[in-house]
This record gives sequence, C-alpha cells and structure tokens, in this order.
Amino acid sequence: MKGIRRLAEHLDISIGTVSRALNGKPDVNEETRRRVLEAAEHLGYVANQSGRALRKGSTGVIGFMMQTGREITGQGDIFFMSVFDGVQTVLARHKLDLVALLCSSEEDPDDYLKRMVARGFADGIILSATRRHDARLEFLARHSIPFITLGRSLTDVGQPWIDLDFEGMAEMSIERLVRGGHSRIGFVWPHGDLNLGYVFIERCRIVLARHGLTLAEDCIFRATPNEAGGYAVARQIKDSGEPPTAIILVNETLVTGLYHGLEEVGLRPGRDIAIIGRQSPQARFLSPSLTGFELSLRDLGIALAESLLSTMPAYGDLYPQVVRRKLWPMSLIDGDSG
Amino acid sequence: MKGIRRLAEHLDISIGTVSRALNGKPDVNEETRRRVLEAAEHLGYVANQSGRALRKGSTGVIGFMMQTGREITGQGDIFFMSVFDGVQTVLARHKLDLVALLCSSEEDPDDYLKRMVARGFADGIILSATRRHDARLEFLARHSIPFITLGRSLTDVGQPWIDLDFEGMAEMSIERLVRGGHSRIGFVWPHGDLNLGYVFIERCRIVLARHGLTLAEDCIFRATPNEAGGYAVARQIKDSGEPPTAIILVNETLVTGLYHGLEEVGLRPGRDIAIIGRQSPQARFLSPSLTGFELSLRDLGIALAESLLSTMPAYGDLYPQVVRRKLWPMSLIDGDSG
DNA sequence: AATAGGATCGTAAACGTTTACGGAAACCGG
DNA sequence: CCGGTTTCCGTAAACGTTTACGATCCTATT
Repeated sequence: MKGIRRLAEHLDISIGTVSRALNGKPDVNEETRRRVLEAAEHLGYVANQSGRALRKGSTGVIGFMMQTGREITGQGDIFFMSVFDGVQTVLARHKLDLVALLCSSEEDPDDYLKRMVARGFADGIILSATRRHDARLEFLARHSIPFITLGRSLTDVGQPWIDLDFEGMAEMSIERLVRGGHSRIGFVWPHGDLNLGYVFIERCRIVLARHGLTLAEDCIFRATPNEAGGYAVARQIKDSGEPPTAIILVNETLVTGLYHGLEEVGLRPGRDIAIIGRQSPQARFLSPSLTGFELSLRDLGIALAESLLSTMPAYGDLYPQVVRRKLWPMSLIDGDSG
Repeated sequence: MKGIRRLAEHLDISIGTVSRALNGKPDVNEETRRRVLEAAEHLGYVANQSGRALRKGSTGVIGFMMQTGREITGQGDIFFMSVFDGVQTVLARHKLDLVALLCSSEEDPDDYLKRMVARGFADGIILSATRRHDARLEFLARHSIPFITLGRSLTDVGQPWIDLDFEGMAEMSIERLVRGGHSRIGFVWPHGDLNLGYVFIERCRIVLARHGLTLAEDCIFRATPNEAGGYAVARQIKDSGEPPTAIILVNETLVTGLYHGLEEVGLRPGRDIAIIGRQSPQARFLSPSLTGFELSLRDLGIALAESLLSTMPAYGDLYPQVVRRKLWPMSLIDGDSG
C-alpha cells in the first residue's frame, strides 16, 4: 500500500477526502483536515507528481530553458543564479517549483523544447538565449503553452518578454563616447544568432548618425562570448588597419579576457582605448576600473516570473497590473576605462 | 483525441501495438514499426511524461540538485555548465534527460530534496554542495533512490561519490610552499558546512606536521565563497597580527576579489605573499599569473554520470568496470603567484 | 492434413491522483 | 414534526501510458 491510499487507510478515511483535505478544498471538516495534514507530515507523504499531473493536466513546475556549454549562451551561471533567485521568490508564493531545462550543446534547441513540451514537463516556460529568429516561440504559441522570453526576437507571437534595455545602453554609451571625442567606435558582437547583438548595433548606428558619424564595418569584432573570446578580440583590434579608439561590449563575460589581451598588445583601457561594458562580480575588480552598465538580476527574475504568471490561466488574475513586455533598465557606473 | 490514441487511430492500429513499436519491443512487425515511427515523427508525438512515469515508475530524467544564490554553493561561472555538458553526453546515450533541481536559498535543502523525491521527479540524482553531515544522503538511501554526490560527506551510506582530490591539492601546495621557505601558511575556508574545507585543512595539518610545522589558527580565514569574500579576506590578512606569508584557496571564486583586495592593502601576490588557488577561465587573466590547480570539468561530468548509471538497476550492467568512488585528480599549473 | 510453434496484434488492467456526483446525516425555520 | 438546506464524506471515473495475457493467423514439420 503506497501513496495516498496508505494515508487514507491509516486514518480510516476515504482517499477522496484525504485528497480534498490536502488540496484545501472547502467541503471537508476542519478537524479531519487537521488530522490528515498531521498524518501526512508524520508519514512524509507528498503527492506523486505523475499521478497528479496526469489527472490535473498541470505539473506545478516552471521550466527555465538554458543551454549548456558556455560558447552559446554567453552568460555564466553567475548571471542565471541570481535571476533564478528572483524567479523563485515569486514562484514560491504559489507553491510552484523551478527547474532548469538543460539543453545540451549537442542537441538542437528547437527539438529539445518540443520534446520537453510534448512530455508535459512544465506548466510554463522561461526561454533564455532568444535568437533573432526563434522557432521555439512559434511552437509554444501554437501549443498555447504559457511562456516568456528573456530577450526579444523578431519572431513575435504576442508573447510577453523582458529584455535588457540595449537601446538605452547604446544611447548612453555612444553619447558618452562621442562627447569624449571618439569618432571611431568599435563593437564586439557575440557569435551566434542571439538577437541582442542586432538590437544593440542598430541603435548604435542611429545614434552615431545623429552626430554625423558612421559605424565602421571593420570595427565590428565577432567573438565567442567568454573570456577567451575577449582575449582574441584584443589582437584583432591591434591588427586592424585603423583601430577604434573605443570599444563597447554588450556581454559581461568578455571583459576580463579583453583587458588581459589589451595589456599584452600594449593598450591600456581608459588611456589608449576606451572600454564600456557590463558590470559583473568579476568586473568589480578590474584595473583600471570598468565603465559599465549595471542591473539588478534578482529583480529581473522577479519581473520575469510575475509576467509569466500573468499569462497563465490559473494565476493571471493575481497579477493584473503587471507589464507584459519591458525593457529592463540598466544604469551606467562610472569607471576609469572609458 | 490526443496522445497515443490519436496516433493509433490515425494508423488504424491498437494503442498497445503503437506503444510497443515506439518502445522497441520485439513482438511487432518491422513494417508496422516503421509506419508507427514515421507517423510519430510526422505528428510530432512524444509520449506524455506523466502517463509513462505513472505506469513505468520511472521518468527518464536525472536531476542535478544545486542551490541558487551564490553565497552557498561557492562554485561560480563555468563550473556547472561544463560539468553538465559532460553528464549529458553520457545520458544522451540512454535517452535520459538532465534537469537542474534548483533549491532556492530560502528553502531548506533537505526539505526540498524530500519534496522532489516524493514527487517522483527523477530516476536518479546528482547532489552537489555536499555538506559535512548531510541528511540528504540518508534520505535517498532509505528510499533507495539511485544517486551520487559531487563531494564526499561524513555521512556515508555506501553511495558512490566523486570528489576533487583535495588531499592531493593539500600535499602538493604545502610541499611546494614549505620548499619555498614558507612556514606560516594561511588558508581561506568557505563559509558553510561544505565538507571540502574540512578535508583540505585536515590534510594540510598532516603535511605540515611532517615538516615539524603547525597550522596557525589565526591564519584560517572564513569567507563567503565569491569575489566579495575574497576581497574581504585581504583586509583580514593585513589586519592580523602576524600575517601569513602564503595563502591557499580551495575555491576558485575568491581569487579575483582577493587579488584586488591585496593590491589595495599593498601586498603583491608572489612577491609579498604567495597565493595558490584553483584555475578557472577568469583566473587565466590574473596578473601576476595564478599558481593553481586545474581539472577537466567535462570529464568530471562524464565520470559522474557513468558512476551514477552503474548504480541504477536498468543501466548497471552497462557500466560494470566503472569506479564508484573516485578522487578526481587536479594538476598544478605554475604561475607567478606562489 | 493435422499439429506445434512462432509471429503479430488486440484487450484490458494497472499506475496514483483529482474531482464530479450523489448520498447520509445534521441542522434550521416554520 | 416536516421540508429544505448545509455539511461532510464515499464512490467511481478519468488522465495517458505500458505490459501481461490471450487470441489469431501463418509457416513448417511430421
């Protein structure tokens, strides 16, 4: 005898009543409910996930899809750990659990997601590493799975999203650099089809044009979004015919490598070349100190969760005032690098 | 009509046969199997997770339990991502999926695990952040859930584990430092009850004793295992009455902060104080270069997965030669810091 | 031609829940 | 004391699979 049946037998009560008691249904005597809850606690009973999910059609689980192998995502788990923390504080209010759906670097993300959805793994999904054209969005929309993306995409199916305000970042960094006398501004573009690179560079072009400047194509450096990628960029800069006098990094993972690489080729950030990037725990200890954009990852996670919940039938009415799409603000922290 | 029933109807075949065809059972005509597989592919059918799990009693999912909020785990950035990658290459061979079970920093890890297990979430579990005394091990053993720990524990229930070879690290670092003339050697001990700190420091004491030396209690510095923690240690070192001439870091996340902190208090690694730590993508770009221990995280993940599978009834015979418990070797990479 | 045995498939039970439905008791106002 | 309402609980169906069992057809052997 296992599961709810055992509990029911132990209490000499029908399993129906036990289930109702545990699920907080109204039509159960408060005294019985107390006894059931107590016995459940005592026997360590927790409803079996599969049985419950099969009957209810929902799992009580939210999935956060991310990709393993750091060349792809460009975000270390420092980034995600903090976001998770925020997401979880919201989910905990509704007894929802968060699991990370880990897509191997050897599997196609679209296939992976399809598999997880068809399995009925999660009630709602948070997608990261949003690509410029992302078939996952269409798939989820077609199957009407509640989801939200961390990052925009050209593929728009009306889903909510939250994205870092790369436009604002472009505005502020370009304005600052132009004001500082720079006219030849470079940009490091992470490999892959992530949308953020496009968004950022498009706005850069606009802002530059406002000042009668253009973005030199040979000042766009492609790199894998990790330390080694940043390191490699330094040499590209040095070897380019006419090096930029300033560099903007849209990723936070490149900067340590870039600093080191620049030092090797004899360029000092803030003196020989201006650097504007993203703040991070590691960046705090760079020398010269980094000029870069900062944001609250935990709050971002909270917003993600609330926005996702607002699209879910069972929770939607609890978050009526929530903004479904939002550019997440970043603030520029002055440093000595640019 | 949904699920397997739809598929069966579409093919005009019973659902039993469809299921058998999909699961590779022998008693099904090869031609029928081909048709079923084709139709499944075409209709995008994937067996519902809950139904299958309910009937089979297994989910096809391996859970990697980790804790969100970096103050606790002490493992940064690339660490988990790379381990995951290794784990997944093994699991993929058996059509098993890996998900990360994310325990919020606000929830008790023991409770969290119990909940996940009772739910029947995963067929096997990999535990990280193993504590010196860890009730999770007893719980899993009592319920005979296959699992492995990344890290040893004093709580021994016969489970397999893989742990970094902190003893070897202690031997090599102490020997090296003593040979270099150091007699006052400090150690940074990460906060929390993680077992690795104890293991390391115990062996340090033994090796020191071999040379007639002792570990000064006031040279043991506690720190949160992240950049800020390392930064704080620098000041503790400066302010201690008789500062150590060498410091060993057992975490890889502290080192950038420590470097920065030391610079502020006027101590240069390798000249004023020797530093031995752990290599990492960030550490590659420190100056002076770090003397530290390196390991292959991906291979570690592979070993974890193989060892876990060897304890699982369904896969055990496939990995007969696998070592169930292993100290994972690390090699010392020379740098200028110590 | 009769029979044994293999190949292939359909049927139905089972997995552990939740919940619609209905029934029994208790209560209440007139 | 009676009809109606409320409170509480038991019964059984349903969720989507897998699989033991048995039935049917076909082939080969005697």
